[in-house]
Amino acid sequence: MNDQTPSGREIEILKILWELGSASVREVHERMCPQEELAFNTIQTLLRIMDDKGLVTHAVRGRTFVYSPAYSREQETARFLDKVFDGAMDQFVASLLKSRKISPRELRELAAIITDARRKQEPKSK
Amino acid sequence: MNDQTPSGREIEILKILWELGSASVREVHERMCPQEELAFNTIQTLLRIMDDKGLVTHAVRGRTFVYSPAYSREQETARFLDKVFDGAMDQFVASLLKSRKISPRELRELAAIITDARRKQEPKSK
DNA sequence: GCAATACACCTAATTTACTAGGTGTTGTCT
DNA sequence: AGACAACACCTAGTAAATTAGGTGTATTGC
Repeated sequence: MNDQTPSGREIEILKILWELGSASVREVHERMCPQEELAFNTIQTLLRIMDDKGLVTHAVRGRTFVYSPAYSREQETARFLDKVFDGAMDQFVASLLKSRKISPRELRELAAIITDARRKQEPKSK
Repeated sequence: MNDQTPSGREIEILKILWELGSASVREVHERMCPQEELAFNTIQTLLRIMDDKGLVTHAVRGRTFVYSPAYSREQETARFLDKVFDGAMDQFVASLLKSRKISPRELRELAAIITDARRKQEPKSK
């Protein structure tokens, strides 16, 4: 399982589940469609299909299904990296920086993230 | 124009065009399907649809159409960033680093890219 | 108990993606 | 000129994504 790739709508639903950890159809629907843009049944069908695909799992709470993500943001990021950049991370980040205006604060944060990762990777060098 | 989002196959074709700059149907086909995995006509149809969508443009060279990309890697990256991370670049990069094993060399390159971007952004300091 | 509610489950319609065959035109080779 | 190749253009089928209505059952409020 977990071998399917999520479609656009499915990503939207996954985002809710990533945020909430797990949620019922109703909870996903309310969070995603506060103005009733999509019918409850539409979300329910989507979640059932995603369950079939292995993108989510469900547990039963009383009479309702509680869905949890079985596909992570990291998996989606890795998939994108391979699909669009053939895994070339440096090109990817370069493209990222070109893709829109970056604030100095963001750049500082990015630098911090990288520095942190390097420190964790090589604890030998001071 | 240029308001449509490319599908999976369309990304594959765009990758060829990003690499070659521009190409005829035949060139794309040969590069993409060396073992004739897809028919020439399939690629031709895809390119026509992408032209309709505004993802590519075409010029006429003799009797053949030469297609050029009208959608960049950067646009695709930006789209992904918004779609999956609501534009939160720091989370995105953090996810990226978690998404697979990163070599020290890659990390060094990433750090260099960021440093470079920061230098360009603030030429005043030092 | 009866009505309203909240679900899961079933069904299906529409749209978009993907794939490729056929037709006709034009240019090339003999 | 006649055969052949390369190409755009047209057509169409299957598959996947997207959307939502209807049905039946269990729970809850009166």
